[in-house]
Amino acid sequence: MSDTHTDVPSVVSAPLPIPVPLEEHQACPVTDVLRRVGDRWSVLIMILLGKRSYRFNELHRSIEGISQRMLTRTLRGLEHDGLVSRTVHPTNPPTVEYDLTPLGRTLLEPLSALADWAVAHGADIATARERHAAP
Amino acid sequence: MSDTHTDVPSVVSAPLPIPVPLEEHQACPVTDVLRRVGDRWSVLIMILLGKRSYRFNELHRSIEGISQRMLTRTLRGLEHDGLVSRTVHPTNPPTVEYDLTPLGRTLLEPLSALADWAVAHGADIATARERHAAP
DNA sequence: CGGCATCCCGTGAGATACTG
DNA sequence: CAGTATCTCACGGGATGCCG
Repeated sequence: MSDTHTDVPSVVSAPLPIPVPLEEHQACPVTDVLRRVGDRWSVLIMILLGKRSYRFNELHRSIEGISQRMLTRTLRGLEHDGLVSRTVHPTNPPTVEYDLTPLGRTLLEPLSALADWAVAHGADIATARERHAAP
Repeated sequence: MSDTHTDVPSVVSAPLPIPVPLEEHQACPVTDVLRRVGDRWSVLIMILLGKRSYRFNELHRSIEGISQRMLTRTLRGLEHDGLVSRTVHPTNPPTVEYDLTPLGRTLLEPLSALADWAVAHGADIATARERHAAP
């Protein structure tokens, strides 16, 4: 199916107005999602939440190197976009539960395709980089 | 096939060492690709080059709002990772042709899946954002 | 426990000017 | 035409400390 002829599907093959308007590029939902997904922690957090729900400090302990600040900010960002839900249980002390929303769950699929690609071709990229670093 | 039960495939569902080691996260090819794809111009350029080859200033004119500097840097970055090829034709004045490499072409597929998701769910995200902005 | 406020720094990215 | 060189600034992101 994926042979020598690489068929490029759907929206990326859709005709673009040339020159690509600045306005359109910035407003594009694709650009939007790419920026979300391109930050340092969002995807990792989504992957963890894809397995089960987590509490705040539980996430904090589960991700080496993330600061509280960035964990908060990233979770807020994901929540803001409707990808993650935040549930406060009025216990004492309070417990806060984070989950993937159904929307967030659907994002994991195309994300997974990209991740698979990365794993499959990571060596190719590494090779290309070394070739470029050659004297 | 994709019904109520969202099945999460492949690497994103693979078991992770908890806590996720900082080292591992930074070295991960997925992280790598996400950052590449998460910058402002890479994907747009790849989409254009997916349709046909372009010359430098032709790209520059085709993308409203990009600076020469960023066009150069982004192209160099893509070339560095083996996603784009740069061919200099020794004419006078020199013409330089940019193309997607076969590797770059394969990346267009999972990228397309993500783009499709973004287009399909852009409204949901917008709604979630408005809900959060509500008084 | 689950945060927010503050300070600080590296880098992504634009503007402008110059070159083979 | 196809870039390189500077300067500059905004912003992502880390460290630290305080709070309900």
